[in-house]
This record gives sequence, structure tokens and C-alpha cells, in this order.
Amino acid sequence: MISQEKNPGNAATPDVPVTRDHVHPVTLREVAEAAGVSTATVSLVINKKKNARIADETRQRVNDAIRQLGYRPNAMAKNLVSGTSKFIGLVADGVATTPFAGQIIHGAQDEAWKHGYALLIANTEGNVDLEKDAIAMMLEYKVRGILYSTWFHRATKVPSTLRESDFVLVNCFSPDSPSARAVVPDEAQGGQSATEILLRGGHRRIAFINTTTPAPAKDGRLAGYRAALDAAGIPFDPSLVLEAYPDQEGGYGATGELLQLDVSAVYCYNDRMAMGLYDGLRENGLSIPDDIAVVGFDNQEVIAAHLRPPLSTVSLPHYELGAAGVRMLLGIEAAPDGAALKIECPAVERSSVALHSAA
Amino acid sequence: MISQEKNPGNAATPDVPVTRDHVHPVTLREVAEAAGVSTATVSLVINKKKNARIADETRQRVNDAIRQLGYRPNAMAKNLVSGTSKFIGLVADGVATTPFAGQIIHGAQDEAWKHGYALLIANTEGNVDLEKDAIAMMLEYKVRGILYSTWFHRATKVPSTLRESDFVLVNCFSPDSPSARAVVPDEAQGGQSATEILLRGGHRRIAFINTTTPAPAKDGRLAGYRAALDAAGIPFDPSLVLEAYPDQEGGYGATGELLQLDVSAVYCYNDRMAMGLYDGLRENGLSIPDDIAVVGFDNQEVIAAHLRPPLSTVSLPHYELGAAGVRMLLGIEAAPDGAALKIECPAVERSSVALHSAA
DNA sequence: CTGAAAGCGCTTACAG
DNA sequence: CTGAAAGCGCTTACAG
Repeated sequence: MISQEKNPGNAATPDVPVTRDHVHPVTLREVAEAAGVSTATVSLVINKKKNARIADETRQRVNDAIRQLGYRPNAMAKNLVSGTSKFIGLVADGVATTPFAGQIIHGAQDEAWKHGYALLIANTEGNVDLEKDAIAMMLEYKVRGILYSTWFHRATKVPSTLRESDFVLVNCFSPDSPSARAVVPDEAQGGQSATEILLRGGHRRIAFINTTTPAPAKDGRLAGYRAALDAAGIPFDPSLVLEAYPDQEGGYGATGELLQLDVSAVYCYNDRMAMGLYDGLRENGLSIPDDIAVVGFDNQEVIAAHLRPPLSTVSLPHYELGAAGVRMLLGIEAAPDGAALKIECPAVERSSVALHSAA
Repeated sequence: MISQEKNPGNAATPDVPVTRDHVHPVTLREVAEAAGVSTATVSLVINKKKNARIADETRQRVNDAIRQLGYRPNAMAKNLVSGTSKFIGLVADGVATTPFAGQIIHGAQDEAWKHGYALLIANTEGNVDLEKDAIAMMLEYKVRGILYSTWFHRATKVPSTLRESDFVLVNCFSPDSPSARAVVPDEAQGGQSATEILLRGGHRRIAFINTTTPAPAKDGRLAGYRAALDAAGIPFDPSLVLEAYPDQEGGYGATGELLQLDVSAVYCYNDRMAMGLYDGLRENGLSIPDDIAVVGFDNQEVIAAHLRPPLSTVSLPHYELGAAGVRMLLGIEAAPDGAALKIECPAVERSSVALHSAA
């Protein structure tokens, strides 16, 4: 074993925080003394209050003192006075489960930051007790509001304590409380866009391998597929819709059934499925996109852009979901009433669908 | 367009926080009045101070009042008094870039939580100004300490403001300040474990496709490969070491060169490379693991377990990195002096390497 | 067993 | 132009 020894329970390094010999942090009062002014004046200078008339010379002295002492304002004290913090809480049910949650966090943090807020996050992995504790913690820190997010788009109940704060549901919605603000991906538009990529490629007989797992995505993506066919004047043929488990194994397993259908193109419920299907098609000596065109859904990082050939798909807008959630919380973005705000799933075209040669 | 209209600059919903009609939150004082006791008593009851002798009847009355009023302590005020917050900051340079950062966050948050700390995160995407602001913010919130993390294992310089706080480097290390505590993956052990999987499979002539990108991982994984061969009494043959860009395209592109080598097994720098190589081998009519055994590195979610056949690999312990960083910060886990703490990369065996049939 | 008082580090009217 | 004072919501000795 090359790795260092870990000693979690070492008695010599007890759980209590070691008394650090950090000098007491510099306070406003000390700055005031150093500058020979009152704390009020220092506060005024720091916060650049417009209607405060401070002599330039005084201002100068204060700023010098701040710099020399390395003063850092105490945000706790500031927030105590103002009665409200500059925090936005984000509770997520599954950072562990997928790469998706990371993007929600990312979008939320960028947008929060932009408006002067910091993100306080809590990962609950679906554990209800943890969730209650997490929300309680955020409430005690008097957060400006809470983003309650799920790693896959679904219906959820609003935990009762969540109502003690301003909140927005992200990637989920609550059928029980339609007044709760929510932001979700537009699955139907996404499904339509995915299908349209194929239609533009000149395909008319298009299979859809849907998921076996019930979810808004299952219904929405199917609805989008139908809408696209409709718009193209192609009658919906239920026999072209298959179902499989939404991962590589599911896609691979659906190959045989798909090949019975005699289609020139297939739209898969997600990219993982498409990845498995690639293997199945190859084993049958078929080439993509010439023998069969393929589109996926999710634009999953590390996968979609790197299959052979690169996969045409539709992006699940997790970053935007997080960002829009924050905007909605802050009242910058209006919430449609009685419904969730739907965020577009943009099409991403790659070479798994050949361009339509105008014949 | 099916999606809702977004109105970022809508004048009707200005950027200033709307005055919400939330009732003033319940305070300690109000609880005290309701219970007919002093605020000191309420504080004592809430914090379950052991040496405080409070009559059961009084305690009862206080708890009732707390429940009835729905009292939530103000964490800001608490922290102001104690002089230190219950926050741990996490600055990350790339949540966007990979699925890995999510696991560091996850591990850090779980461990922090366990010790009563909440995570304050900031994503800088490598932007130096953002980074300075992020650290300043954390300092102003008087965090217990800061975890400074990178999305791939590398050397870094410690930003000067970081030194104003207790800190630990996570997934990176600072050659300039060897005294800085750090926790990194044990690349050499990982490379050795990966190679050992192949050796156990009975292979003697094993190729290694390393990365073209300089990094501790490049050197460490190679060193591990050599160590494993050494231990098995197999002379190191430099001609068996190739290099390619560390993604699917790189792995695929290395196929031809690899096939010249006449090896029975190959160890790839990472899983993405192995994924591309799978395609290349298949195109050449070779089957895994019978014609050639493959191992990767990273145990990348969504990929490794779902290739055909599932890929043997070695885990990059991001969750553990985050958790160990927190423990080190809190002084629960000792820091080896002058060096980074190395976390094991555990082997994950799947069917891309056949079991060695004892001959 | 319990209360009055001081203080944590700030900001904000209010005087002057 | 600047300072003295009160107060944000808590906790912690100190009395009694």
C-alpha cells in the first residue's frame, strides 16, 4: 500500500477545533481608533454612502487605516443589523447520483453572485431528515430564499418548513401547490426539436425509443415527437414507439426490436440509450448515419460529443434552470401563474444525422 | 417556440429585492415574554446547557412557547457572539468543466455537515478576480476555513488572501509552500492497481497509453505501471508506452499504433480513452477481453460501468478528497508534514479483463 | 433556580 | 462634516 495512513479516530487529534492562534480579527472600532475618527465615520466611508459628507482628508485617513490593518468587515454583524442575509440556499436531492446537479449548482451560483448573494448548499440525497435539517439551517441563517432542486425532472411535495421562506422549485414542480413558483425544462419542445432534426434530415419513418420509467420527461418527449410528426403531416404510428430502460444496456437491448421496424431514423429518450444502441447497430453491421440516423436527449457531457459519430441531441438546460431559479426568487424574472416556467432545451446537431441532400 | 418568454430586463420587476410582507421573524425576546421568563433562561433552555439548573416546569413553558411561536434562532446573532461561524468555504475552479467537481462538493458537504458546519461554495471557473472576491466573501463570513479545490489534480499557487484563513488544498498542491496542507489522489498507487488487474489476469505484455498532457497524473500513473511490472519481475519496455490525447478521440486514434505492439492487454490513462479504444478495437474485429484486455482510470460515472463489456478501472476518489479535506481542516485527520495526504484510488474490476484461468 | 446587564461588530438616525 | 447613542438577536458571566 503506497497511500498514507489515515487516522480518523486518533486520540491525539480530537474532534474539538484546535484553538488556533489567529490574532483577533481587526474590527471597525480598531480602524476608527487608528484613523482617529468615530466608528460611524468609518462605516460611512466603507459603505460609500452618497449623502454622507466626509472630508476627503478624513476619508483618506480611514482608507489608509483599513489598508494598513487589513480590515475585513464582519458579514455576520452586517447581516444582523440589516435583518436579512445575502445568502440563497440550494437544497439538492442528488449531487451524487448524476453529473447534472453540478450544472444546476453552477448556474445558481453564477446568477446569485451577480446579484451579491452567496450560495449555501445542502445535499440531501433524498434523505427526508437531512432535508429538514438543511432547510432549518438555511432558515436560521435567514437566507433570502431557497432553491429546492431535484436531479431529474419530476413532481414533488413541498416540505412544510420550506414555506417559512421564499422558495422556488427547480427541475421539479408541485401538483399539490400550483401556486409554488417552479422552473423546469421544456420536455415537449425538446422532444419536438429532437424529432425535427431527423425530419430535416429527410426522414419520414422515425422510431422513438421511450423510457420505461414514468416521468414528465417520458410524456413530454413523446408529446414533442408527435407534435413534430403532426406538423410535418406524418401520421403517428404507435408501433414505431418502443420502450426500454433509460441507460446503455436498455438501448443496446432494444436493437433487435428496432430493426424489425424498418425505419431510417431513431430518436432515443436519452443519450445513454443512444450510446448503447450504437453498439447494437454496429454489431448488426449498420452504420450511422447512413444506414440509420440517431438522435438522443440530454447532451450529456463526456458522452454525446464523443461517440462515433458524435451524437445529435438536445440539451437539458441545467445551468439555465439554476440561473432562472435564482432570478425568479429575486423577482427579476416573472413567474407564469399557476404553471412552471419552462426552459428551452436547445437542439445540438452533430453527425449522427446526415444533412438532407436536396434531391 | 413553445418555451415561456423570459424577461431579464423587465422594468416592472426591478432588480431591487421586493419588500416581502413576511412578518418579522420571532425573536428570543418574544419567546421569553410569551413564557414569562428572561431571555437568558430561554437561551439556556435552547442550548441545553448542562450546568444550568432550570425548573422542569419552566423548561416546559419555554419549549411550549418556542413551539407555539415557531421560533427559529438567528444564526447570524449566534455567530456574532461566538466570534466564529459554522461555515466552511469551498472554492472550486471548475464545476462546469467536469462531473468530478460535484463529487468533491458532495464529500465536503457530507463531512462538514457531520461536524455541524455548512458549506459555502464559490465556483470561479479559474477566473482570478472572481476567486479573490470569493475568498473575500468567505473571509467576511468568518468561515472556519477554506477548501481550495481544482477539478484535476495539479500544482497551484496559493492565492495570498487564502492565507488569512485556515485552508486546505484539495486535489492540488503548492510546490511554493510545501507547508500548506493538501490532499490529493494517489496516482502512483492507482496506476499500480490498474496494472495489477491485468497482471492478475495473466498478462505479461501490457501496453500503457499515457496522456500527452503534462500533469501529476501522467507521471504518477506511469510510475505505478512501472512499479507493478517491477514487482512482477517484468522488465519495463518503453516501446510499450504510447501517448494520446486523454479523450475518446485520442483512444480511438491510438488503436493502430497499439495493434503494432502485439500485446494481450492495455492500460489506458483514463476511461474516456478506453471508450474510444473500444471502438477502434471493434473495428479491427478484436473482442474484449478475449483478444485484448483493457483497463481504464477514473471510474467515470455513466461511462465505465456501461461500456460493452463493462470496464475494469480504478476510482478517482473525489468524494473522499472532499471529505478528507474537511477533516484535515478541522484537525480531525492529521496532515503528513511537508507532503500532501494521498488518498487511495481503489480498483474496480469488471469484465473487460478475463479472470486468469489457472493453467 | 432565574434575571439584569454587558457585549459581540456593525449601521443608522439624530445632534451639533 | 463628524460623533454619541441606540439597537440588531443572541450568550455569558455575575448576582441573588
